[in-house]
Amino acid sequence: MSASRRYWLVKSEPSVFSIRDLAKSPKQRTSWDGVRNYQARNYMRQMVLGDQVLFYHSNADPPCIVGIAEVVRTAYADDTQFDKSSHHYDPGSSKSAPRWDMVDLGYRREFPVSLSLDRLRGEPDLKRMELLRKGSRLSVQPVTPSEWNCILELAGVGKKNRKTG
DNA sequence: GCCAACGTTGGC
DNA sequence: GCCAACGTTGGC
Repeated sequence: MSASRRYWLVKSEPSVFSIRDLAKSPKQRTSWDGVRNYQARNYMRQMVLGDQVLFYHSNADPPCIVGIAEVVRTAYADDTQFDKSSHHYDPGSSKSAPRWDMVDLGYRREFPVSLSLDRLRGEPDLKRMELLRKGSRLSVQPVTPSEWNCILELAGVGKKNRKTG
């Protein structure tokens, strides 16, 4: 068994569900439903409680990382796959063998400054980040510890920015 | 709105 | 198992 991951990134269109929507949700939690990509699903299945998650706004102006969420419930069946009225309905899935999972995410913080794609592309430490790969469409993706640290510094919430201690 | 990149489907 | 057609994602 491989080591569990600690850091992730999820994408959401702010016109559909923004980080502020998450902050305003009951208990500041939401189920991350609607993921219909096997690789993204598999990453969600690897998540453990307490894993930290970058929140990215896609189809935004500009597209940017806006804050942090946390895994508050590990993978379980996404009920929208059984709901015929949902546009996430999957006729090929069944309750006895659910095809799609979701996790629950809790709000942690919104960054004082959002980090646009342009800003991220300017960072040598992020050159290999999945988010910045040309043609990358993965809506749930792993983030390395060094990428995580770099992003928190850029956002002004990293260790170097902490005044107390 | 355009379109490149990508994932999925289905004919063969 | 190949690959063309199609649908979707998401930056621009």
